[in-house]
Amino acid sequence: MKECRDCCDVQSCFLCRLSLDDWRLAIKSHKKNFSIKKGHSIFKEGDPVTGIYFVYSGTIKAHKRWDNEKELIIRFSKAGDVLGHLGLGAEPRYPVSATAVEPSVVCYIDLSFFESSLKVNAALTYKLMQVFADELHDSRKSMLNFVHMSVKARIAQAFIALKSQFGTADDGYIKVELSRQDLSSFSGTSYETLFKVINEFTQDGLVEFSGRKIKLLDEAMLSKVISGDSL
Amino acid sequence: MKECRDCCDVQSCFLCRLSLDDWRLAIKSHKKNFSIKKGHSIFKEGDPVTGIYFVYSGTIKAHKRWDNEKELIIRFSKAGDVLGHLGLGAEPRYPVSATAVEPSVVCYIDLSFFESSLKVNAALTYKLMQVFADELHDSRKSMLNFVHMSVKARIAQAFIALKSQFGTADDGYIKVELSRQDLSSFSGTSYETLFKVINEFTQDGLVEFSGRKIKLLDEAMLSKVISGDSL
DNA sequence: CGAGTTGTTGACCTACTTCAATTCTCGTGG
DNA sequence: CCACGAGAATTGAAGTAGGTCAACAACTCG
Repeated sequence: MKECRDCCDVQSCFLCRLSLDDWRLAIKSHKKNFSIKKGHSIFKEGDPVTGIYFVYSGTIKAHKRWDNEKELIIRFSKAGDVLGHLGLGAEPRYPVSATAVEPSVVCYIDLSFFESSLKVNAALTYKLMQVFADELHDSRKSMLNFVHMSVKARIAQAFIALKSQFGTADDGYIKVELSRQDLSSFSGTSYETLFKVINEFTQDGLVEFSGRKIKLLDEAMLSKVISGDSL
Repeated sequence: MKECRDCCDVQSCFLCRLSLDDWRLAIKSHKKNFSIKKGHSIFKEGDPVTGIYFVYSGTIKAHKRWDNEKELIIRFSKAGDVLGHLGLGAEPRYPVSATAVEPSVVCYIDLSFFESSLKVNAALTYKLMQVFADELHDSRKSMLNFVHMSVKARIAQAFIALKSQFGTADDGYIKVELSRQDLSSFSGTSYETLFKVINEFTQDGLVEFSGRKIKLLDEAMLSKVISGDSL
């Protein structure tokens, strides 16, 4: 994997994948880099949209609050992902908050510059549109999951999704560390219920926990849980 | 509202809103119109993507099957909307089915032509990207709803969404006719539960039913149901 | 060493789903 | 024209998943 230091210094980032040399050079003078400490927010839901972000390193959660102390984690973004692109729609405010779950660095491009780039650069717009299409696809899949799947299945699903997004290290653990709070928000269930299910899974030898790290031991069985074949 | 017969004969359709005269003329020779009978499908989930559709008249539901006899209705499309644009993402198969709930006419453009149009025409791509952004926004909102809202609130929400999408006729009824089955699939609940809630609503004077037609009598109260202030 | 936060568990309770039974609607054929 | 059956509408009753709450353990920090 070759590094690309033209736009945002990240290996294989969204922009680099585009191979749009002219644009990558153009943004060099426009982008600003920000470091985000763990637990700090890049923007909060309701904030006016001022620009768009690209994740350089770390992990960001996109989440929506509900009922003052409940939240749903919509998705995680890692190095190479776009962030805040929903601001490009009709709504001039971010619909979600973005908070770092690990120390992160993002690069920022103000909206007016980005929009004018889009209007000129069809290939960039096309690529971004594909990102949207894929995200919409994911979003709808999880919509269905939330409606029809049991909590147990949703949690199994969450584990598999995490593994496929973040991959595993040599020791077999998924390369991301999340609090139980975050795990429960991500699978759309209560803190306590998550616990009970995790216990069940560990006892049945499906997953293994070491602190905040997760290892999947029996993915076939997890898939069975998802499709409901495990009663 | 002026008619636009250049592209697909529909008043104020997606393409016309673009004001892309060159493209509208270009597609005249490429588009094909199809009439869809009520209950018939335009495409089914899993079908390979061959093109993109624009709704000319009628109402189409986009829905996903689950567990052989359960479905979730993702959204309704009416005259002027795009359909099947998710096919533009990485996935080469439609993730949802599209079925007419009222007799409909759609116009079809094959994918290769549409894609090459997109690559050339930045304004078209940009507009389509905005459609995606808005849809993604909606999708996430309803994701949150499905996770955290009670069934009662979800049904109230569904009614309000239908009114805002389809508007009301002079007699006050929402300009769309859906079966109870479809209503329950749209609000992600069981047929029977929908009933009980509808009864409750009618008795409390929040909505009125006449066959398949719906009239909202007390929207303020419905909103209260949604936010949970009505216990 | 106590006070506060964060993890862990058990018991309860309610909002739904599911199932079953009954009634209603309507098309079809005798 | 009516009887009949199939499918939808309607309602009630039962069972349960999982959210909530409250108690307790364990770990952190002054």
